[in-house]
Amino acid sequence: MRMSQLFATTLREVPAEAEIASHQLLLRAGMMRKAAGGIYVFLPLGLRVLHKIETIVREEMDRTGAQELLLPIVQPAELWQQTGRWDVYGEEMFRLQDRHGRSFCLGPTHEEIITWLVANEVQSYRQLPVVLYQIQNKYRDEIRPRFGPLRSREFIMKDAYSFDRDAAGLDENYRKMYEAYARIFTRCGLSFRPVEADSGAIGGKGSHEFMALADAGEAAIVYCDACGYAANVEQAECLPPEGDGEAEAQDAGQARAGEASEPGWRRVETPGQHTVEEVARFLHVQPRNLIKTMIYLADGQPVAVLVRGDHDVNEIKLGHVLDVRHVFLADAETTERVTGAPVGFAGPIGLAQPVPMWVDQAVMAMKEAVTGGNAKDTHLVGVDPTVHFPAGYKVADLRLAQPGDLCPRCRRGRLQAARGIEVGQVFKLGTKYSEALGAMYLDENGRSHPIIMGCYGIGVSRTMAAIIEQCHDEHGIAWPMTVAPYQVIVVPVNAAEAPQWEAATQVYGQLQAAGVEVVLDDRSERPGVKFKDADLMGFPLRVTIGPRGLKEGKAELRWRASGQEEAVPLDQVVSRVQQAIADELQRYTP
RNA sequence: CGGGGCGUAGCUCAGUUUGGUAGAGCGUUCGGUUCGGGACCGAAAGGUCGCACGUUCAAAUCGUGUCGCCCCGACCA
Repeated sequence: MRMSQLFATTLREVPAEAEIASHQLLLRAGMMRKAAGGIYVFLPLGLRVLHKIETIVREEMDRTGAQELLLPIVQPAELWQQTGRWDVYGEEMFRLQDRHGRSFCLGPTHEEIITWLVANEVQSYRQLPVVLYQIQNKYRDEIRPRFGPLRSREFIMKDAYSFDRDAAGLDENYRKMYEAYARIFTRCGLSFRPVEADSGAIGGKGSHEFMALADAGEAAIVYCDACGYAANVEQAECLPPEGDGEAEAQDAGQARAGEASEPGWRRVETPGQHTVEEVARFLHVQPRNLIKTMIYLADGQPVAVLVRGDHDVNEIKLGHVLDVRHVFLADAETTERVTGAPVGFAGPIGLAQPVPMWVDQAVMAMKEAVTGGNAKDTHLVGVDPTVHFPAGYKVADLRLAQPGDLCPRCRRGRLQAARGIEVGQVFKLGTKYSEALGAMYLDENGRSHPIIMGCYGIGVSRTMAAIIEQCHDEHGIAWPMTVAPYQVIVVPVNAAEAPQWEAATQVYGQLQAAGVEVVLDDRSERPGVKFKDADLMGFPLRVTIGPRGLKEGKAELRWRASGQEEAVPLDQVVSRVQQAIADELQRYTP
């Protein structure tokens, strides 16, 4: 490809709409343009990268025995109504009607349609297991699209679905997919970490997310520095407090219960001190000596939730233990009605309204704690949860894991925090969709059973953005060889000088003949402009042909990522470049 | 949906407070000089100032409405 012909205009300045590196660089390098909020055009260079990623995905899916098919983007409402997700998805689903008034949606995912298909095609255990996948556009009317392809409304996704007769088969397919995902992201050049995840609204149990590590990532994860444990913070388990089993904590609690005097706590005035930090400072204690009492609405019903002052409520865990669909912090009026006090003074003792009380396990190990007094400018000190809490409360793991926590798996390491971009997720779905849509098979005895499903997604366009987040510098993108739009760019320093031009076109022709993906910068630009554009677009290798090297009969080979340079005799450029490409590809081979 | 900000040339932005001929830099086109990390000189093209209505002799500027974009939050396979 000649640069003068390439449909790509680079931007010198950062477009105001882009905040993070990947979004800015995709626009600046002429790979992508915005058509509407969260809707993008992919220009030739960007599309080549997407195709490279898709090719890697296809190769690894096919290697597992999965078979590709193509599903419709426009999907009938009935299927979604059968699984109940027509309503569950809500406003996030793009909906439309045809001329006859029939309802459709633009597929946000494809469980319904694939399960419907398999329900019609599969009757016998002899047809199982089977794994099917598709790569295509999906649509979600995100409340707030942002960060370019990291959270867009139209995006490219690979979804695979496994169909098994039993749990063992599902486990086996899940394992194969997990391994394929590790290979895919390794080949894409990503630094990533599989983490234990919550399976969210899609249903089922057992899930891992593949997180590309990046500060721009929207997901917070924790991982153990001693064992391999890693989890989304939404999911991460917390041990009962510090280094000990529950039994020990309970013993301690009982011992204290014996010696506590009634009431044992006393009321103190804390004028104007609302937050944990304010109260702690005012009373000269640490935040970890306070008990935070939050009033939540669980599907509309108020509950009191207690965590230690230096902890935060994990709303996902709360939702699970309460077995409700939505939990969110109550508004100020509700809180005031329940506690009988302004926001900031809620506590477990003396609530104005009896509501269910859920206590994080860490709270139960506290003694001499500070709580809100359920009255303006009032707190209680000397509270011992095992003694003083009103009867009827329930204890559970309700808090968000924090860096420094003891690892819940090995109980030796400490948790570290990191941020990640979710590029893939694998789920054990079970029979939720097969039961709803009647995907059954007959076993050897002629008995009917629901097919057991798994689903496995990879955000292709999101992966492209994640790669840039990890592979860029102040000059632009530095694509891994495996996904680069072109492997090499040939730059004559001055195309108007015949010797340079002739050498450059000859090298270009030879590289093309050798099957190398190569761009020739044939523009009549000054060298600085060409170098800047090459760096911005991120071609992994650059062959520079200029008067300096030409005097010696040499070209210069430069690696984009490292900046390393090497003089190569003109007649050896092709073989050296081929070697360099092979070396680079090797680096990303799992 | 709540809070905040912004819509002026392809891009980045000034001009709006205090109404009076539409601006700069970059990019683009043409001519020339240049040519190893975003050159220089000269000439030029390019905008119904998001849209609508209103106020006014006069609106980019003031008012109302509307659409769009960005950020924070709620939400999120």
